[in-house]
Amino acid sequence: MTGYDLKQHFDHSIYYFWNAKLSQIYPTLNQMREGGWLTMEVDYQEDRPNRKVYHITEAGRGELHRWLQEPVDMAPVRDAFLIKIFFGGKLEKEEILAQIRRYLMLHQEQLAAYQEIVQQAVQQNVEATGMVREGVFWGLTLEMGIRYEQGWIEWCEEAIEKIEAMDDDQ
Amino acid sequence: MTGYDLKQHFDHSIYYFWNAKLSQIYPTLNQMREGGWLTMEVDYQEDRPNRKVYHITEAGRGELHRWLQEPVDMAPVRDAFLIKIFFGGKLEKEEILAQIRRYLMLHQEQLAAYQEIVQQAVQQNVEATGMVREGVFWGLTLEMGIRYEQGWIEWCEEAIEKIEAMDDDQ
DNA sequence: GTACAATATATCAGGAGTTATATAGGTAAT
DNA sequence: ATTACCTATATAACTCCTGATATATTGTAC
Repeated sequence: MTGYDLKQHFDHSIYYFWNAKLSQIYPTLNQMREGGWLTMEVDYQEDRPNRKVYHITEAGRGELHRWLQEPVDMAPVRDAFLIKIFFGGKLEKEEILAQIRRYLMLHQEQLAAYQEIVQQAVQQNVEATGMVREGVFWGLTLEMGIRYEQGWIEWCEEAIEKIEAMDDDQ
Repeated sequence: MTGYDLKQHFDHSIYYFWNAKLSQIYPTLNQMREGGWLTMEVDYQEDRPNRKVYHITEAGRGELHRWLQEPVDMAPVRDAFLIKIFFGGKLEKEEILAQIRRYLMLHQEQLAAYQEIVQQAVQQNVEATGMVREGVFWGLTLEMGIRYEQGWIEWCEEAIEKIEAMDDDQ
């Protein structure tokens, strides 16, 4: 694939848990080629920029397998929204409620997007071919996404109730 | 506070959703002072390095309030573990199970740590003083942490079951 | 038929954050 | 007494990632 092709795949599969911009992908492909994990061939084109097509090498496959097995630490959470909640006492009740209602809406939209993907997948893949090995893992990542969004939605709803129930002079 | 003091507060309160190293805190304090959000006074000490004590200015308080009200986008998820799941088809069943079991354990430990904080808080604060306004918001962030860890734990348990139930030749 | 968006290819400057390094006294354990 | 860790202060080098910019063609809307 070319860097551009890769970006398309990023955006249509792992986008929701790992994204990258083209300005990161291009130099990274170069580094991986220098490291021997990829080869590059130029597909010369008239009338438009040449395509730099990358192929994985045996060393690249080996490194991928090694990396997949390597233990991972928990991904650190880094969420500015939670800082705003933490300092919620510095805002008026309505100001903090506005923040939470907005965040609730964003996560509802995200959940709907995931559920849309599930529906499409059920129609296109599962009915026809059954869930093959690769599909199971793809489905697991999507389930985590749904669970994550549902968690946020429930938290937001409970938080709104609690804050609404607060004495105004508290 | 000094940069060092701030680091202690980071580590003992918002650590689980926003962390910073001293090497980020010190230059940031400088930038904030240059921007007029902080003042700095030197507390001269003999026999050990002087303490640079920072105080928030009125402009700083204003900026904090402005920032707290400013809408936030959803924090992007960036979790290498989910990439490993996504490419789980490239690993042996036992290899991928080992990954998930390890991640389950990490999140169980994290949940236990949060629940420990809750217990301490119940004993120290709530019984004595009742949950005052600030404490409500602090509690909400902790609840989100607990919900998040529980979500991961449930997902891991279900994922392990599903993968164990897979045909080996699938 | 013309303007605008999308496709397709990148590079460069800079910000945010981490790791490594430096220094030096105080405290607790063995 | 010595080791090891904790308090306390930073700076420098580097990595990762984003945002801005450049270029040229193809498809679409008005």
